[in-house]
Amino acid sequence: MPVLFSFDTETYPIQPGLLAPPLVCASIALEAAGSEQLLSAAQARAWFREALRAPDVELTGANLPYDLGVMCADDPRLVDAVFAAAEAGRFHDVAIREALLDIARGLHGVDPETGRPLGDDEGARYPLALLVRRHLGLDISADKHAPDAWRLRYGELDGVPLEEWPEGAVKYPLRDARFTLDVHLSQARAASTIANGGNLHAEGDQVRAAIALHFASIWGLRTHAGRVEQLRRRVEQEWKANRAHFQAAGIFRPNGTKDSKRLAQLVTAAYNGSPPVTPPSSRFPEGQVATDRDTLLDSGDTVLEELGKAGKVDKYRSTYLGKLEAGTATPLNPRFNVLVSTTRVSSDYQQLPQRGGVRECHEARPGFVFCSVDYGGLELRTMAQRAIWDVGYSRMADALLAKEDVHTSAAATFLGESYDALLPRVKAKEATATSFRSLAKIFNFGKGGGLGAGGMAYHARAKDGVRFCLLAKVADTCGVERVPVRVQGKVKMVCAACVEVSRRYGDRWLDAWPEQRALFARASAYTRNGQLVDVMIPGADILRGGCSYTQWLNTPFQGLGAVGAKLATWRVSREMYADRRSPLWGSRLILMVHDELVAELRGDCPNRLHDAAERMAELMRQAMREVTPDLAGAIEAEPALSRVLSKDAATVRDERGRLLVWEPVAEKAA
DNA sequence: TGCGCCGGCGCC
DNA sequence: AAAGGGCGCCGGCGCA
Repeated sequence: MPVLFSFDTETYPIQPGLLAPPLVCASIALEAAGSEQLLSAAQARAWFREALRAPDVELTGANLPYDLGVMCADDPRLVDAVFAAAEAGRFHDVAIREALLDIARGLHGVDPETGRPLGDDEGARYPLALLVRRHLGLDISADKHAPDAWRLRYGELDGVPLEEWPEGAVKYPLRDARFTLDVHLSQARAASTIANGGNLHAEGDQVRAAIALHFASIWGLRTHAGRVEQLRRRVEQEWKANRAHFQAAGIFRPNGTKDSKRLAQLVTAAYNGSPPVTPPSSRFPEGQVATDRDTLLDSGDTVLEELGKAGKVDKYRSTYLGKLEAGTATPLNPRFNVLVSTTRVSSDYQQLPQRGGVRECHEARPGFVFCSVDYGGLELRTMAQRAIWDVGYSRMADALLAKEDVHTSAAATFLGESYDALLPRVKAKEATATSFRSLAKIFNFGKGGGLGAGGMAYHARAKDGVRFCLLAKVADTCGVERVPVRVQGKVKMVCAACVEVSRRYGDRWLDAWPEQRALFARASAYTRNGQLVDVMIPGADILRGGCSYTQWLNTPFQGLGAVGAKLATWRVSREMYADRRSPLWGSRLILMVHDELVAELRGDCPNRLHDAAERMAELMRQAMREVTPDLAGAIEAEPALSRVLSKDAATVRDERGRLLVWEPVAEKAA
């Protein structure tokens, strides 16, 4: 029987660029009451080393990857043993456990007491205080003065003998070690009453991914001062020009802030008193006047249309510039939430704009080269695998395995032609062939999630500027007749011909991939009359409870991709940190963006760099083949090397097939 | 003044 | 019958 300890470190405060600050003390607890112990830094080092050495010892913690990061920074010789223990499944985390339980119950992200979304306490979705309230019925967030007060001040006690510590400083870590262990045990009891054992069998995989991602956070990424400055100048200039322009219309106040109420009035007037509105909420039962870009662009009012076109610089200025500037001094530490309801990872660093120069501000450290590897068409593959498991076959899988271009395949069905007949026409860039391939691509990526005809037409127009009726050549004038369409509760006016095209080819899309027709039918049957239903995320066998129609369709293929990507994340990270024989050793993971891993690879030797990049891609392909076994022959992932982050970075090889570092075109010319 | 809600928008 | 899913961040606004 394994022996389970809770383990919690106290440290100097976290600072920008320092996510693993110096250790001050640690606390541990066993199941027996009174077993809590406070350990000095020296005692903690010794205890932790011995705990790693004992194969029957398991550790649980509240955000344990943080404590592991602290211990590894304190003594890098422990890194190998930490990764080995994680591989053996000896680490636990009460926040991850709670997320798994909640996902099974369909309660993830919701406070069951209030029914409201959970707050965000220091980035932890499940702070210990919440778990203590749920499992132990104690409110520890209320006593502001009591032990917590020491939480951020342990640096002051560094080097002070434990006997001389004030009572509060001793109590706080002992209390948390006790609570953490008690919560862990309570979760184990709760799991036995929840469907699928509360998903706890998946804890090890999630903890391993969490460790890999937290270590990536600790390493962080740097920005280039010159390029950030350039971006700042450009954005400020454009922002000032916009502000001056729209101030005249009263949309901005003299102090530079936006007058949203005034904007709503202008929109209302432009729409002759009946503007598009937002979905009803408790505070606004009638909804509010919509002011999104599409509403502005369609308003027929010159100033509002200009405002709709102007939007982006605000976001750059408020969201990115400050962070990019901070990154020139200390590494930026992205934050990762390892487990959201579909099993995907979320992060504050997954939304870098593709265009506009924000990505390009990030530069690899001296001696390192960025390596980005993303899976090609990942969710098409997981969607196909899901269909095979759920309905027994998948034409999409057949096409992918036959190395067909599946967008051309679907377009062939749209046009009533054979794939072999259409492919040469696509390659020759014949107009009808390419426009129907574009149409098919939008359906391939959107329709499987359960998007309706109106929603498809709206999203294609809003996101990609695509108008279905023009694409399919059924009308010359788009938008003359418009019909209301509900999109995420919001009423949008969309071109009637586009919706008609969407309906027609949506049905043809189901002819192209008949397994989807079967899946749609099941989704409808299961969720009739708004009934919520459980769905299994295949591969990891994680149950998501309480799903709607679209969630039932979406979750399995989105989740399956996440499961494979997390497995890859762990394996890549493990070789980087703990496998001296791997070409990846000494390189560092930087980011995970759903179907993409970004790393800083050691760049001192070209041969080694090539080997590292190829190894990273191979580990990723291998992991995904394991979770999509029937698509194993169709998994694609190729490395791209670059000095700066860029959406344009591509795989470049020399005549012998060795990887080269991609160079942006503009810099080549310079 | 602080906080929570809300709309809007970035990404996959 | 119809139904995009998943996130995180920011500014404005209204309430306490």
